[in-house]
Amino acid sequence: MARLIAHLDLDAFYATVELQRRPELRGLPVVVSGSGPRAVVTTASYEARKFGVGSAMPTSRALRLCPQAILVPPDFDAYRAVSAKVMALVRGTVDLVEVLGLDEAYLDLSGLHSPKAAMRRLVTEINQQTGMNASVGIGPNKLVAKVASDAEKPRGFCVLTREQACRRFAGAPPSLVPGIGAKTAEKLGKLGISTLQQLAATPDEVLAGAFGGRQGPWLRAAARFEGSSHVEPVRIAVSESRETTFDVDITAHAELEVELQKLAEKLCEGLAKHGRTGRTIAIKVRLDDWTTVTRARTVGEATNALDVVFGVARELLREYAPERPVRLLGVRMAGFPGEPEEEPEERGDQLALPL
DNA sequence: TCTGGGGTCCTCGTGCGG
DNA sequence: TCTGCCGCACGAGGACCC
Repeated sequence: MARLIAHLDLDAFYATVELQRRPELRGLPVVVSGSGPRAVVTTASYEARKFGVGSAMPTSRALRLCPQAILVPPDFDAYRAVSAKVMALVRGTVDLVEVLGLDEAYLDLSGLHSPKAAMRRLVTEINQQTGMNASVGIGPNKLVAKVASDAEKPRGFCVLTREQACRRFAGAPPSLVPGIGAKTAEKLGKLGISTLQQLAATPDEVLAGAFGGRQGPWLRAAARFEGSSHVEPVRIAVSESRETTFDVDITAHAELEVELQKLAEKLCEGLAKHGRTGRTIAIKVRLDDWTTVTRARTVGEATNALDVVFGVARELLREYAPERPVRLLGVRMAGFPGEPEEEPEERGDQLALPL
């Protein structure tokens, strides 16, 4: 059966929550960001975006672009609360929902009687009950739905068939497709491929030669807007981590171990809260020259005990013994036991993101 | 321009047991 | 007993996403 998928995306979500809590900031360039010297922008209101401010940009640069920007520290508890309300409304309309992060979800509309009308009602309901604005894309698979929801933001409502998506975005850069980032786009550029139309017309063998047997064919299929329509309601976490970037790089190993212990404590608290134990303990170290090193060790029994986690993490750090100043330190737990095997059936026509 | 935090998934290399 | 092959698990790095 042909499926119909929607992608629902809340517009400038964190910034909108902040504007709702502080209406006096409406119409002003609001930037949600930490305040440290190495902070980056979490999200920016549309007023701030007019100045070129965008997500993941160093806050120092955002302030140069828009000196009058109003910095607001992120409050994830508040965002989670609003997100929960929105997702409850979504689940009131559609049974099969795949939530991604706090501000977006895929919805399987296949069983709905009049799906477009239902989605318009849902958007209105979300706005009336939470004050959030949403953009919606609808298509035969998740890729078309996602790109369609991005196409007319904010408050967009865009319905496309696969063929319409191919025509509409033929001249768009490959990076329009989620999963094609800066590195892949650059590599494609070197092959003379700068549009989705060109990518779609490139033989699999050429792409496989440059990108490998999996990613190559995936790239061409994505450029043709062929993608999965499998909405997965439950996502099982495969790892949990805590990391921190220091305001000032740390050189002394003793000081690093103090920071490592704090991170291990936070991680173990989180693991206990989620009822998780794992076998693979890893550290992540980013040096002042931005090189990032990870070291991992698998222990015999799954655990979330602080003495084990910190003990192994400290051993890994001592063995690595960074020779340059450290700007970031992290601890990660993976290898959670008892995860059910994914059933391979019914996935033949579907394409999972390789990245 | 000077780059967060928390994740997922892929690729490749290596060691090991059958 | 040695060697090669294969599959698997693990470890490391990297690209990407929100």
